[in-house]
Amino acid sequence: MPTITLPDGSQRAFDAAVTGTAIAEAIGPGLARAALVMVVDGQEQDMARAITADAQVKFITRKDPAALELIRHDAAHLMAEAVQALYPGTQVTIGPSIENGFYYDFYRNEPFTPEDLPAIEAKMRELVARNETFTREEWDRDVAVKYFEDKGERFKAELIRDLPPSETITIYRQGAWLDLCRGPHLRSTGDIGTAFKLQKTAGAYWRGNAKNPMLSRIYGTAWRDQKELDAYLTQLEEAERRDHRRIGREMDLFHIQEEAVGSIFWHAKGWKLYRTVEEYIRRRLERNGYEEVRTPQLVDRKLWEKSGHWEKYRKNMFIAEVVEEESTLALKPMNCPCHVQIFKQGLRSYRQLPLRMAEFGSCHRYEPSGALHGIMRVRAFTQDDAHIFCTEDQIASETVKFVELLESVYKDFGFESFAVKFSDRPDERAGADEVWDRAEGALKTACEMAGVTTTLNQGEGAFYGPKLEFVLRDAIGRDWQCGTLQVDFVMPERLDAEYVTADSARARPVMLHRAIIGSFERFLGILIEQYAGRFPLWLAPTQVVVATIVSDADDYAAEVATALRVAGLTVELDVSNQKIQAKIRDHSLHHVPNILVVGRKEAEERTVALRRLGGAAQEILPLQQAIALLKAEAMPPDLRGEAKHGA
RNA sequence: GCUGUCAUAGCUCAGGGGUAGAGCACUUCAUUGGUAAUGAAGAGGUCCUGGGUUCAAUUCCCAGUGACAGCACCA
Repeated sequence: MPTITLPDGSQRAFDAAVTGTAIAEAIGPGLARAALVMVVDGQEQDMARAITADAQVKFITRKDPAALELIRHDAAHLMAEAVQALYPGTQVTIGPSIENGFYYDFYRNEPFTPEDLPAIEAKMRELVARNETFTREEWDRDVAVKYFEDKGERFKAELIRDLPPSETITIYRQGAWLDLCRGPHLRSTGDIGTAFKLQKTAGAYWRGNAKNPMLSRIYGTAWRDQKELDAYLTQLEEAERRDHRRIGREMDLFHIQEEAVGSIFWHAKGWKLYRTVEEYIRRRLERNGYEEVRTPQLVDRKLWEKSGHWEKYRKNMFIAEVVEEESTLALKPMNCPCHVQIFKQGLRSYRQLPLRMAEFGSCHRYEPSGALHGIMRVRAFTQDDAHIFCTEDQIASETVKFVELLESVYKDFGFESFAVKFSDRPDERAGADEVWDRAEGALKTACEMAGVTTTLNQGEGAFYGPKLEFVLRDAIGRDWQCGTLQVDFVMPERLDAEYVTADSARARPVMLHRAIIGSFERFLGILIEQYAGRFPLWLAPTQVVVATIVSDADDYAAEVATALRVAGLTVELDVSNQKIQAKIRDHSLHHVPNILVVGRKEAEERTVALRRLGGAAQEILPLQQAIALLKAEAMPPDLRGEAKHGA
């Protein structure tokens, strides 16, 4: 005699166990048609499942955003059936729904290629049209294992064998095809709809382990209706237009070539952008109590052996040897051991802590070739690195200060939101468990004090300590770690850093490794995509172009350009033999934020016609006024308040 | 690193066993014009590198390098 409570609080009593389908029908035919899955006491279940006890029930319809995940999950099953129908002998493995779509990993001697996709997609549409009901069955574990093994599905059999003993083995049928699945599923294949598209093929390791066989993965995207699918595909195209590699070339910011894989050739304009960011960060650090240092590029392997990097990261380091000497040097892959060397010069007092030591540290790491990506993932990079030497008691307050600074910096660059991950101890690590307990505890407390919400990234900490990762998202939806804060009790111990305490004893400082933008290379890549090349004035590599209408205005235009340069703006002069329309178009395509147009009239009246990027209107201003206006607009955000106060 | 795809002018790309094309960009000439393309002419290629097959290879085959996508990696 279950009583069902609906979201509006109303209740319905049934004489016997009742299925979701029956409840929906009892409420009304409209809901019966629309309900895809029910939620029983917070748990999603198939419509056909019977409810035996009192429960809170609601229904998920196509309008519900939760339907997306169901559609994608089912689309993955559908694709697996289609693939096995078209390519007998292909083994199935797993196929989850993911952000924006789904994938399925298959095992097959011949990997799938993009040419295979249209046939598979066509088959899927055929299966949707067939509208097969999804039916759920509970199987005995041994029966299930034997069934899949007999079919030659060794990956599936392995999955079932590895399921925890408490887990009920459920199988879903769709027509003649079946798969192991936890569910729930839509009512039938027809519910999936037709707003899906297979996108690409790729390799992926079985169970995500590089030692396992390579599977063939097919990615697809699926939506509730065609409109959503079209919008998503349009968004993908937009993302491609924003790609920093494309914009970097078009705006003449940088290039990479075969002779220096993973290193950036910064062109004048890109370097201007880089310097603007560097100068900004330098000001922020100096005003937040950091001192800047500079340490060697090439350091003897002995130091890396002491720090532990040699043992763990030897394969990822660039080594330099000299004919004249026995020594082996390594290009530094990180700055912290060098900073400890500075800390160790002379006796340090507790009065000096926290000591915040910053460096725009240029590092080299041999990254696997497949990891390289434009300027986002490179082998030679520069960090806005700093190490805070402090006492254990100071960890929390230093973390809070750091997070405040980081938030303010991200905001100045136009990032209002970012994700924070908490990475705890990895399997392979240095330091005793007791030390890790303290480090993780201190970081957790600090996060609470700073009001930071984190998601746990289990086992992903650095080998010397737990860390926070601050993640920004690029235009293509990929997440990039930029900021970081790592608590380290190990490095000071290994490299023997110490300070004199208030009672004249010796103690180990704690080191906080921290970066806000992370690597300049990566951060600039994200900035380029964030703004699609249309930077705010303070960051724009070319802030103003002075363009002439007639050659009679050339002298005046040169005078205007010089005056702007004296005011500190980055200016280009365009006196080329082109019509003004062509000049406007050219500079607009290169995302120049301001064009000052000068013709005979302006030259005579000592004015300029200011044209904003993307705007149609012009504004005629006296030269001095235009300069003052642009100069104020080009002020970096951290200096704006001061300007107002007359500083 | 692994799997797959790709590599032709500065860029975007077409082509194809018989010494290579378009558009844009570039140079020159004419044009001096008022807010997203003035016109004409010209120059520009080791068709990624090495090997093989062939009378002949940029094209077909093999290897390497690099790029791209995903996976793995990311102190």
